[in-house]
Amino acid sequence: MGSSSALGVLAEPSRREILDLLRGGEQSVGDLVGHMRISQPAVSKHLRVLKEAGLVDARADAQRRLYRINPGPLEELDDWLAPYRGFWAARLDHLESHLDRRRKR
Amino acid sequence: MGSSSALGVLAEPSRREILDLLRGGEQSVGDLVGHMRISQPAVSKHLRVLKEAGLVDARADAQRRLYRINPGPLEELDDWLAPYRGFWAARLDHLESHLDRRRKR
DNA sequence: CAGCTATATAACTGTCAAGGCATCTACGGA
DNA sequence: TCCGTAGATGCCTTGACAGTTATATAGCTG
Repeated sequence: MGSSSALGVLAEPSRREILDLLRGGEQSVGDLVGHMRISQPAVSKHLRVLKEAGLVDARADAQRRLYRINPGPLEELDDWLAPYRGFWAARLDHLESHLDRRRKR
Repeated sequence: MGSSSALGVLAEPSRREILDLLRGGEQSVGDLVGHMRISQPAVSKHLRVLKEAGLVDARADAQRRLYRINPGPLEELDDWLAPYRGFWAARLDHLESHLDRRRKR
């Protein structure tokens, strides 16, 4: 159960969208639904998958459930990526334009 | 067509296995098949997907096709991950054990 | 308690993709 | 040219999974 599982979970665009939304901080299910085009049950199911993969945590606030990012699996994904970094790090000819791109964020 | 596509492609364990094998350098299809438990056609199909996603390149050598890693999409995945890095970078209490883990490779 | 709100679960359906086997194509050697 | 090898492609079956609607559960409010 390495970063592998996280990759499978993140393959779903809706789940990446949820994570993106959660980058702004804790959100209730209803908040998330309001920003997405799928039904509330669909969002709930994605949240379940994300939670089982450890990518989000939830806490209860009355009837609402507030979800937030749990970075652990993303960190593992970062580790998985590590051995590949050398493949582009060595390509210095591309490095500069890459840094340019990142600087623009 | 951002890192999204790469994530979908990498969700497949067999495809990650192929990439791992290719980290050792160029490999023919037969070489790859020899290290995996799926049939030759299955490997060929995965290679096609990987190639269409730009994750590998191929060159011909007589009847053989030699495949190798193309890091571009992985770099994009790295970029996708960037906005999330702050989530664990700030958790200094976990940093040390994380470094321990990495040191053991 | 009655009723409302917020979320989760159930049951069902349609789509898609991975894997296998059989076959086709390309190249090289005798 | 004929055969063997390497790989790709076609077809088929099967399983996983996203999405929907309907319903269940939990907590708040009057």
